Amino acid sequence: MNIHHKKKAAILKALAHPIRFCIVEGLMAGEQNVAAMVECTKVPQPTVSQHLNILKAAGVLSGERVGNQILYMVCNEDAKNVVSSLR
Amino acid sequence: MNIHHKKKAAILKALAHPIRFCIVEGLMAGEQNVAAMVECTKVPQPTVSQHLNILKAAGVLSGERVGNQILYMVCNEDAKNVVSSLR
DNA sequence: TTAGTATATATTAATATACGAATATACGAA
DNA sequence: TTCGTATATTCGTATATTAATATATACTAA
Repeated sequence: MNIHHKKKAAILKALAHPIRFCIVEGLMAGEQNVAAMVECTKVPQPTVSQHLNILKAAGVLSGERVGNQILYMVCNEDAKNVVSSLR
Repeated sequence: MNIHHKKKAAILKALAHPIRFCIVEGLMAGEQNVAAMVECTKVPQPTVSQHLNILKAAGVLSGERVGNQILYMVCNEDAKNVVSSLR
């Protein structure tokens, strides 16, 4: 077990929750604001926000403010590959 | 968020630990006994055994006893795809 | 400035996970 | 049956995760 395993496991850990997987899968088709994720996941906005924090901290997502909303996108190739591999 | 997300997240969760990722990656090349995993991961045998249980419960691995030892192999296509996508 | 919308943070309680130590079980050989 | 090797289980404790509620912040428009 080495640093490689730790890094890859950390990405998997970020994706290994139904809500977060749903969020990232939704973002694979293009960037979205938080309201779209609330609609898609059916969980309260603060819950989505907490999961977004986890995904951001893992380097899976990045967000860009546009006016009064924030658009998120997947910025990690490993994460994209993982989600794609689970179609 | 639906059953699909839960199933995929469950597989990711099983893989989302450095020791378990290391074990599964090691098994991608062919079946192995527990001693080989202990050697590869550098963690105590009971710890490997506990992680093997988690992987078996998630349907990622299956084991076959051959005499004195048990040979494990990856039996889940999703898991194989995930690990392959993280090379 | 105020009001309204979008998003983030803090707190808390319940639950789950991790891992070491000790022990138990399964099998083959003698 | 006994011994030695391979693997599994149990238990205790520390730590992490989850999700709900309440509250706060950032921005736009009027």
